[in-house]
Amino acid sequence: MNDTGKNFQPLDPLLHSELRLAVMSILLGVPEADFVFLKAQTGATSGNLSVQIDKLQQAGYIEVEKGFKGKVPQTLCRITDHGRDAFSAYVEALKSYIR
Amino acid sequence: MNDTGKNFQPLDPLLHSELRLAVMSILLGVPEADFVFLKAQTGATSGNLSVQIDKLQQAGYIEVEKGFKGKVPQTLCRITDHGRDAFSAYVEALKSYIR
DNA sequence: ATAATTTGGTTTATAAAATAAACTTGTTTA
DNA sequence: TAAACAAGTTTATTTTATAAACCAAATTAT
Repeated sequence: MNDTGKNFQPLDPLLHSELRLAVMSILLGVPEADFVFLKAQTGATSGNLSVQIDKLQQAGYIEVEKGFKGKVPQTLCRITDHGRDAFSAYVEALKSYIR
Repeated sequence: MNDTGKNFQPLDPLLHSELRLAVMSILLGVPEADFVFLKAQTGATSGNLSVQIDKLQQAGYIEVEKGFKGKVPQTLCRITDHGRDAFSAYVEALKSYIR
């Protein structure tokens, strides 16, 4: 292979976002996490977090379960296999930029 | 240190951009590169590349020298020390998300 | 009891980015 | 000398990110 052409792999725009990446990063390390926890860990506003969780869910990167903990609403999030795959593909792609 | 608070370092928005990151990545490895070369390596459109080069220059991450190669215009780009620093800070910050 | 506050969010509005399309200026080629 | 090409820039359009405003239910204070 010679020196011409694109040397950079495209970066999944769904993951190339500070907040969504943080959420995915957290979810990779735990079996599940709720909205309140994700908000505290990321420091995000509720509105922003709500929107970004939606996007991750619609992409099938996470699954979201809305229920109640006692009487208060609770939004539980879990990463999916698809999400896990996408995350590691993203990390691989990043490496083409970073070195 | 306990488990609460933000575990994620902010990502410099100037570098957290696919094309700008690619440009910086290229410039890190060479003494200088011109517009045509950057365009070929990144696969970007001229318009997009022009805009993103401007932003990197305005941030002081690269320096831009407009001249001529023979009769045709040539835009040369070089990374600055400030740019180098910003890039490695960005990579460090990324690591807080990636694992 | 009921008014005020807090909790856990969602929806909507706004600001900023990314990107492409259209344009410009000059040069080379037919 | 007209058409095509090169190297960009400018402008317009579409997406994104983000915050501000809102809402419903629960809790706390009066």
